[in-house]
Amino acid sequence: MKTTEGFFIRVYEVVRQIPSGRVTSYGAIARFLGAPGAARMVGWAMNQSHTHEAYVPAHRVVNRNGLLTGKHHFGGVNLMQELLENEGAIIDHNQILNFREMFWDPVEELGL
DNA sequence: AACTTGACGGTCA
DNA sequence: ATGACCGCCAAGT
Repeated sequence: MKTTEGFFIRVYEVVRQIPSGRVTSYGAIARFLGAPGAARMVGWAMNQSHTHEAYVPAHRVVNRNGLLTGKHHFGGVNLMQELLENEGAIIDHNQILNFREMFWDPVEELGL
C-alpha cells in the first residue's frame, strides 16, 4: 500500500465534510492533515479525486484567495462556478467575492 | 534516471 | 500592492 494513498483518502474525507455553502482552501486542508506547505499535494489529490469511490465535492476547494483555479478540471469551464453559485457563492471572474464569509477551516471546525 | 510541471502558499525584495 | 523565489513531493515526459 503506497504511503500517499492514505494521504489522498484523508484529503477526500475532509473535503467530504465541507458543508454545502462553505468552501475551504488547499493549504487549510494540508495544515489540517499535518502537512503544512504541501498544498500542492492536496491539489494533486483533488486531481485524482474522481478515482475515489465516494463523491468528493471538489468545487468547494479553492485557493487561498478564493480563486477558482481548478475550474478547468471540471466538465466545463463553468461547471465549478455554477455549482458554487448554486450554493450561495457570489463569483466574478473566477473569484469568490464573499469568500471570507464562506470560508470553512477544517482546523477550526474539525479540531485544532 | 533526470528534469519539468502543477487544482498551492508563505516569505522576502 | 506586485512580483520573484522556494518548499512541498507525485506524476508525467
